[in-house]
Amino acid sequence: MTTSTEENYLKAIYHLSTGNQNSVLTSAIAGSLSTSAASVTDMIKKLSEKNMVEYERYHGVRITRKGEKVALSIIRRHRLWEVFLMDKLKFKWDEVHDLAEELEHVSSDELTKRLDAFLGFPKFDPHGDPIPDTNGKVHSNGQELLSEITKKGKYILSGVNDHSPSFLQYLEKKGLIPGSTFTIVEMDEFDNSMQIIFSNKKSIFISKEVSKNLLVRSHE
Amino acid sequence: MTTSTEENYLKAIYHLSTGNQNSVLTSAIAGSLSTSAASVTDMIKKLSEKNMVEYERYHGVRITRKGEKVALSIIRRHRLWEVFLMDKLKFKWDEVHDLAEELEHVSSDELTKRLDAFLGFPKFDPHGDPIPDTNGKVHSNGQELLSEITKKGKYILSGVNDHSPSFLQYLEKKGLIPGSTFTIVEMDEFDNSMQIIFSNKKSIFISKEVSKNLLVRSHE
DNA sequence: AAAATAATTTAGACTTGTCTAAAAATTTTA
DNA sequence: TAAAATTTTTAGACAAGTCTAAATTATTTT
Ligand SMILES: [Mn+2]
Ligand SMILES: [Mn+2]
Ligand SMILES: [Mn+2]
Ligand SMILES: [Mn+2]
Repeated sequence: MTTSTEENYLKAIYHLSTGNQNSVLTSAIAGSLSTSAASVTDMIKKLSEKNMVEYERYHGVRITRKGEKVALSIIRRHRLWEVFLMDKLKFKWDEVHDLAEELEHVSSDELTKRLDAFLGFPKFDPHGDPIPDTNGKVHSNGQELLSEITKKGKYILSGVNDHSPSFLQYLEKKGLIPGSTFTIVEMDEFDNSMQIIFSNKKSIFISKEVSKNLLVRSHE
Repeated sequence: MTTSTEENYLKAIYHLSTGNQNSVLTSAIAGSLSTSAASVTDMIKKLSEKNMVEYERYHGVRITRKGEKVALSIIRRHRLWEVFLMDKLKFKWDEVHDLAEELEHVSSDELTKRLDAFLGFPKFDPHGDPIPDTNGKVHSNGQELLSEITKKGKYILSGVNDHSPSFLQYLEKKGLIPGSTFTIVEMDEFDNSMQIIFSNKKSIFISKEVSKNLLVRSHE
């Protein structure tokens, strides 16, 4: 039994956990959920009581396997609903996130299972993020931050890290959507900007600000 | 801005209102929502404050046009989701109601609109209940309670009034689903039971208990 | 038309989730 | 390493929604 508020906290803690194995700080959770540090402390105690996180006063939390399973099940639902909204209801990729934030809390594993089948067992959501499987396993797929790439060559855009509508609309205008292929032709050492070129010969510049929010895989 | 709790109260009041133009009593709402009379009084005051109902102390409430519009919009969503769950996700008709109770509170008119289009603008839900249109108009369709029918003859089952899984499973076992056609061949004056016969010659008895929860239209 | 019964409202309390302001602990700075 | 700055926790309060028990009001019975 988790409330949707608890689910949102667990999701935030899970996302802040991935990538670094340090504790997640109260202030980071507060920032991520746009809430006060005091509220976070209260909720952390509750989640700790339920063995969803390990809490050490003044030193943040670590999510437990139990908490992670809940988080991954919500993330699975979120991403499946995003696929539904985009593939079936024809929403644009910058419109699906907010609706999925509501739909993900409808609590039925049977619903999730049937939705998955109806959508044809998709592996990625409209933003290129992998959909955790029923057991909560995430098939991460050798994707790297474009900003970390050091070799020129052909890449395919596999996902984004910033899901805000304004960023997604910016990308779409530039021709950058998941699945887009391009070649890095120039990398600037000073400002970490790069020039890429699409198969249709169109060429654009990408700033560090943007490239650190783009996930790519090497192509061919 | 209505909370999902307010929405549930408005739905209950709306349903208790249709059919009789008397005020809806506190105890009726409490019974319908399985809550205490004291809680109902509290919420009624809040809805009255918001001009969703007209409240006269000790004499129940009447839903306003404003409150009715909210109720109908939730009922519209509820029934559309039921169609989705049955037609697309292949749930059975006795499984869709509880899930729809959750999905109906996802607040987006755009979502409702697109879901409607995706489903092919259905006019009735899996239980034969009419789906209110965007303007909150219900196209009620000359259906009568089977228990009120006095003429023998051919009828088509158009809906049910009891949505409980146990009742729906009972009906299905007997061959009674929306769209089923049958002929009333016998009506008993004493216990108000009737005998009906299907096109495949199978014949069954129906008690008053059951017939007062079945909606039918005359056929041919 | 009282008295008895039933329905409704009020009073007061509890839970969940939130906040601000003050206190305590940690980290940074000098 | 002691003072200053920052972060975190605690204390106390509030809103929404709920409950039980007591007080009101309405209805039914006699
Ligand atoms: Mn999303
Ligand atoms: Mn996504
Ligand atoms: Mn229903
Ligand atoms: Mn229905």
